[in-house]
Amino acid sequence: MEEKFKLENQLCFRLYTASRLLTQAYHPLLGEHGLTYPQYLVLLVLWEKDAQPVNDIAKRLLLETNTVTPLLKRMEAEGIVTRSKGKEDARQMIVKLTKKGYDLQKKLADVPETVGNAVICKSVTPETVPGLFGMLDDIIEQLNRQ
Amino acid sequence: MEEKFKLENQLCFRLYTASRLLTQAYHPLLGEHGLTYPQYLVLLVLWEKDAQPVNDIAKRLLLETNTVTPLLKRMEAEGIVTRSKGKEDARQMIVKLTKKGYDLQKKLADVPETVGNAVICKSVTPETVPGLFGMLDDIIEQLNRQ
DNA sequence: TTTATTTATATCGTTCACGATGCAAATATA
DNA sequence: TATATTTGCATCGTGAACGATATAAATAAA
Repeated sequence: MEEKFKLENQLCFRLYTASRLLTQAYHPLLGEHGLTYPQYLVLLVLWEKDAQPVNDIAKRLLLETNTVTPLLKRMEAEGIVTRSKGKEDARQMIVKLTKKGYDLQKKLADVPETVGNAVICKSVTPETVPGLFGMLDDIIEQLNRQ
Repeated sequence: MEEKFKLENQLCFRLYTASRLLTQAYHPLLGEHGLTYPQYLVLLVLWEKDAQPVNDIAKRLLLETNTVTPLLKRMEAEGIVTRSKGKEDARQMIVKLTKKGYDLQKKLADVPETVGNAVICKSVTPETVPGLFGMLDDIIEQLNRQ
């Protein structure tokens, strides 16, 4: 049987595979600087706004704190961020960029374009990307409120 | 600085998040039957064609054998598949569905539609899905040959 | 002000992903 | 035929993801 079970008809398998392969494209570029892709995402969040509690970072990335906490500890061990108890709220752990973490932005300046170029193909161009973004955002929003 | 580093401008983060959230939507449906999402993918492959060597399954899912082997061993331990040395080529491990593995197809009959319905939203409808599939397939093909 | 509840983070266990490496069977080459 | 190379699979180590659970601080309720 069954069209519905064919791998070719699965949205999730496509998202899963595209995500893995695109993350792999980041790997050599980030690995050169001792970073993983999820760690790079944390840097994107902190570069936009430094000194955030764990929870804000996790919410921004739609991850749980039990995923983010160990990741941040590894980044702390690498000297990329510091983690310190919040002053007003002692439950919070405030994550801040170190100079090393801040300076990585310059060192990684070419990453977005390099990876961007690697994805460009027939149906994925500067013209079609906004439509793709819109559909993915809708999927994320839809799934995130269930 | 830097538009290029904004989370909102990242294709990879969208794919990564959409993939995670959609996989999470499978979780309760599959967990009921003791399955994980990657194990479900292996079942999709074997339901289409039973008795395949590890390598063929891995290639179909665009995964490495070092990911698939432990996964298959867990499925073997659960009595969902058997693994046996190939007759012509003794290096191969042929993976076959057990009756339990085969019968799971009936028990999971509602999964594709249930998950499919969970994703439907403004910009993702039966009309727009083919276009989305095409773009994701292009991305996968593009990244897979680099 | 006790007590209960919520909130922020962390710990633990299991299952992927995946790079690096190992090993044995099959195939190609000398 | 002996040797080298390739192929198929497995093992190992590390870093996510994530459900379940724990702990302490903050807030609400009694």
